[in-house]
Amino acid sequence: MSTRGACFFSILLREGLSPNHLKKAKVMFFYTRYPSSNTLKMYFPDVKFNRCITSQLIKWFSNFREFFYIQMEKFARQAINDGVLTADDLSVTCDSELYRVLNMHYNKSNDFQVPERFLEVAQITFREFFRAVVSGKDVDPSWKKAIYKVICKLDSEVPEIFKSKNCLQKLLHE
DNA sequence: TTGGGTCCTG
DNA sequence: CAGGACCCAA
Repeated sequence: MSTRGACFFSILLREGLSPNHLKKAKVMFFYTRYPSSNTLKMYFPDVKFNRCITSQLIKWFSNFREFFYIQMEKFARQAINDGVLTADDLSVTCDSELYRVLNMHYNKSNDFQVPERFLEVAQITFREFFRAVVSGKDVDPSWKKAIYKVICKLDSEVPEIFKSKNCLQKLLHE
């Protein structure tokens, strides 16, 4: 059967990604911002992959990143307006408003323990945006590309538990 | 041609 | 978040 046909039947059979898959993907974002399609296949063993599903998952992460970067830029500009002079004065901790916004987005019910590494990545990104804007690099239409290139190297390994089919329940009840 | 990615919309 | 336009590398 053609891929197109597979996508068609996938819809008829009500197969595909569920709200829980979305929740799981969001939590995974705390570890990886740029997961490869192969990684996704490894971590979603209960999903029958086809082009539609794969691209949808890829799209999810693209949307996650978009939100992430938008917040970073917003807070960076705000910090500048607030008079912050150097990126070193910026930090992202559990008490940060920036962190609160991010957690609200990827972990709304707040039932997942966010990994420490995510705070570091968030802080690095935050400072990266701050420096770029302060130095006026944002005049270049593609100024964000440079930042993306840095952040995409900061992905960490997603815990093994995520490969488990019922990982969501396990993760949230720990 | 494809598969990722980004950007902009709704 | 999903869609669609558009870009780029494989």
